[in-house]
Amino acid sequence: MYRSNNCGELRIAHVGQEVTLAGWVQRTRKMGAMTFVDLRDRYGITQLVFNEENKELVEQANKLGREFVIQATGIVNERYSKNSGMPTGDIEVLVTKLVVLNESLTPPFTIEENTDGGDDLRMKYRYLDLRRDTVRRNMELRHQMCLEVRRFLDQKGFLEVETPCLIGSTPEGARDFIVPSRMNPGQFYALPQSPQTLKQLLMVAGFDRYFQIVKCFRDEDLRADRQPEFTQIDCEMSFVEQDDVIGTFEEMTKYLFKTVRGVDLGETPFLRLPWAEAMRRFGSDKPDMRFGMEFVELAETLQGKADFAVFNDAAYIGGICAKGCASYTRKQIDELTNFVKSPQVGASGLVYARVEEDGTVKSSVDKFYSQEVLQELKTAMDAEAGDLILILCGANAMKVRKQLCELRLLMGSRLGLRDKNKFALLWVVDFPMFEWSEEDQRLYAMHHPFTAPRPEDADLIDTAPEKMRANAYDMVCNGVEVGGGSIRIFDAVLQAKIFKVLGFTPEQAEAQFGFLMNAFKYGAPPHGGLAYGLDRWVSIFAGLDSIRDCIAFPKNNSGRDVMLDAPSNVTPEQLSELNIALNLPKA
RNA sequence: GGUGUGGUAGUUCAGUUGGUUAGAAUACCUGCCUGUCACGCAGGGGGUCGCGGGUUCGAGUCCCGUCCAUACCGCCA
Repeated sequence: MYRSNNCGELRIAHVGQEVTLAGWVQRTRKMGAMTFVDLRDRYGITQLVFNEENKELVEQANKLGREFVIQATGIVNERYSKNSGMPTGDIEVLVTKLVVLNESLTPPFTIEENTDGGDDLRMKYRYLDLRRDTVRRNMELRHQMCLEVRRFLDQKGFLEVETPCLIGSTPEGARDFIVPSRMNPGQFYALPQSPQTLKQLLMVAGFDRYFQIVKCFRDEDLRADRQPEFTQIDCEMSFVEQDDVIGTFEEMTKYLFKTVRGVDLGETPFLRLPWAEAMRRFGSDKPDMRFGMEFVELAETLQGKADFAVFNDAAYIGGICAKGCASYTRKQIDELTNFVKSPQVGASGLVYARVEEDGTVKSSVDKFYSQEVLQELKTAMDAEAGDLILILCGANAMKVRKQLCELRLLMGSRLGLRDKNKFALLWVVDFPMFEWSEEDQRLYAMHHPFTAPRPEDADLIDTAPEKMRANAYDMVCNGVEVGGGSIRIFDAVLQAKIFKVLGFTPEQAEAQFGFLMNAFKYGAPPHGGLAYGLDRWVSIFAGLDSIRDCIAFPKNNSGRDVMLDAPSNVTPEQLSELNIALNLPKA
């Protein structure tokens, strides 16, 4: 037996007991004739004491280095001076026997809450990084999240079914990771971007309520909140309409907030915001609703009121009202201007108007507009003394809204309105079915090609498909899309029409999705579902800026695992066996 | 594919207008210290300034290229 107790559980009640602990040396403090050692494991830290009663032991202890793995036997003592900062701070273990189980090199960064290691180094030595409380707690949170998901869905009658990782490639959507097949020369599997079609086949199979906590793969560029492999909580239900799916997963969301995060979201249903309204009021299909600062359309207020071409020629003029920001200095305004004009936002300029203490409005367009018009602006913006009105405009309403959205989020952050401990959940519904691609001169499915239209829009498929709205829904939390889903098409005829709109010939549709359309000919039930992004969800619960810290072994920005040094080259023999020849550009 | 930021001691960073032997903190090593808990004190070792080229009497510093990291845009049905 290596240990009788762990390093986090000993308390004053254990005083007098002989215990054996095992763990890692966090730190040693040598005081001459006596030495203290902080011993750490998953559960906590316990102080070991070595003193003059056994000089040999003190000498042994003085040879311990950081992260040595040791086993210590001794008697639990009450401390002379207690440390209220740690759970085991009332006791210590007076060591009578010390065994070094394994030595350690000096770690390249400190294994502490606030490590001195940079991200790169932490990833290279992730197994050391995972020893840190903060990272380990994220993994524990993730575990608890999965546990509660399974508990909830099991209780609701959902069946967890594993679907394969080696499936076929479909060119729609994200790039696939592909895997060569040795036994089928020249042919490739693809890793699933999501088990979408497979779970629909499970519905045809009559599985009724399915879920899976499942890895998905997309070969696209990474971001702080995007990894090439990520985990979905993937769900599908039969004989349901939108309200049934939304109701079930709203309940699950509240359950998870309560059990995992200890937050009561209350009984009221989440807001359901139609996509068009979300775009109009917030310029985003995933608005951060922790704060207001809604867009106000100002064309009526400002156009034709002065000889100011910037506004008069604009297709869209929108403003937001930043409460209490009238005191912004010229420098601060310039910062905002530079922000909106930066390449990632792309606005051509920023118009601002301060509401002074006496109620007059002082703006950057004073030489064009009379105080009378500016007062109308103040009224339209519902602005008060001390507020700052920020206005963007342009020829493309959708683009300006997106720019204004960025500005709104920035101002929300600056005003401290995006509290990580506050949660604003909503459903965004009624997405357009299709999105026009200028580049490819064709329609693309906004969600995916299996999404059903809203029933009242179904007839538009033959006349005006671009006007169809989808029977789809996204769950948004604090400006992050945490999940999304839809009611699916279960009628082979409608599915064929959708493929046609998407520019597939019947032959192409058959080649790529024949298995699904064929299955639909054998009694497919009405069905729908949704998928949550587990990593994003855990990072919201943990208050993280990046999903990497809730993934045990994440990839870096270039899609590399710097610890494993993957991806890597393979031997010519391996390539030969797969009938693959490399065709790399000359260096 | 693009834009911004960064790369200097094991680590996190500073390094002025281009100028003597490149610094600090921390970590590490040695010694002292019986109540520490970020222990303290004294001393010590530790550098291909990412890499390549250029300008210059002289480059960590300026220029060009390149690699790596990171945030974002494109992309992510």
